Amino acid sequence: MRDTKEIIREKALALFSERGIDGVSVRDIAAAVGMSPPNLYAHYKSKDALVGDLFHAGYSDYGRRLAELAAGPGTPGRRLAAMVREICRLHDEDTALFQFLLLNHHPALRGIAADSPLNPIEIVHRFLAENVPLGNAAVLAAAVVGAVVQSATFHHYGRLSASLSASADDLVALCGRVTGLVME
Amino acid sequence: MRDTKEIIREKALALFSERGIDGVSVRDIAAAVGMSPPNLYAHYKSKDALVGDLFHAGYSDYGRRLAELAAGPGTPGRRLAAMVREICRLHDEDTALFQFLLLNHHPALRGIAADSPLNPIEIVHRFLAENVPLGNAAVLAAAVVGAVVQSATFHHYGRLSASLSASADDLVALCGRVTGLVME
DNA sequence: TGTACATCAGTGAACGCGCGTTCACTGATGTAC
DNA sequence: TGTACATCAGTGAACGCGCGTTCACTGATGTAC
Repeated sequence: MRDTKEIIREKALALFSERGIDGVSVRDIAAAVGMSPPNLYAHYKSKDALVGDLFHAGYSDYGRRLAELAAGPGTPGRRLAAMVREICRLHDEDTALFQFLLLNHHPALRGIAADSPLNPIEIVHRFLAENVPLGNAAVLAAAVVGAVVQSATFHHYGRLSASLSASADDLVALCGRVTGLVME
Repeated sequence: MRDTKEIIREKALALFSERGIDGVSVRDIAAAVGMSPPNLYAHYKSKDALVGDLFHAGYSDYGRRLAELAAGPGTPGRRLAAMVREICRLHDEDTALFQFLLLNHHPALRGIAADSPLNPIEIVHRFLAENVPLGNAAVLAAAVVGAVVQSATFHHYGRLSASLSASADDLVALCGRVTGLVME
């Protein structure tokens, strides 16, 4: 049988991304896992600790993947394309995690995001600042990140159907036009 | 003296955009306005009604402004540029409202947004579908909306300083590259 | 002008409820002799 | 093998708290005669 802690994380993530952090009670999570509420406290010190752990772990994973691709081989264009495709893939692989990490504006997460040494937004920002001479790097980063994140939002609201990966070619082409990089 | 209802809306909006809807209690709003909590119910039927009213009114205003500009004179490029600049202006004029409308993913607002006949996202989406032959209109809309919204998020987190209007020229140029329209 | 009444924004106290969390306890499993 | 004990995931009941909301009431203002 799978690790209990892993099941808690999975169920909590699904609930949080569906109804928001404040919309999910400790009792809800326990019910989804199939245990009594107090027993959650054998695994996590508090609801906040669970939320923080999920966010920190997910954010760091995303950041690590992006940092690897940003530092990888090939032209800047090819690397940016790889980053965009990877984000689309991560979204499709675990949509609940993506939504929790990037569509969640819960005040408690703001601090965590800023603290993370592997903040994905920071990594994209730096990559563009180093590799695209054109225009303001922050606005460029907003455009690249915004295109992907907003596509995920559209996907969530049914405005974009199917998977995000199905739109990956479009997004890559679009990032090429925005940055002026040859995406190959 | 200003209309009490107007003061409630202003204070509630400021609190909601700062701490999120669930992070603000009826008592908090009443304290900010300078009245007792029960008296709020003389002006709004419930907290939900207040939230719904703020969202609906704001969303419709944004949609109306965009619809006017989308249907205005000039080339598609000029009209898109005007829309982008107007959103930047609206952001700077009332940042709390912008954040409440566009950075808020509270589940309760999803239904309201979809119902709105003047949904700003829908208007941008349709405008691009009609005026840009290039690529998938939904992804294009995600890119244009995403660039502006993510810039506002960056602004909120301090990654982009000053006003959004200060970045408007950059955003307009960027939308030109994305859509292939001549922004003039 | 004085009096009686209607109106209405506003209040203090209290309501029931669901929340996160704690506590004393259980029951199954592993281990030492 | 049998017995005594340690460990530990898990539980039912209850805690205090802040929430949205209701209720009976107040006090100032306007109006009719």
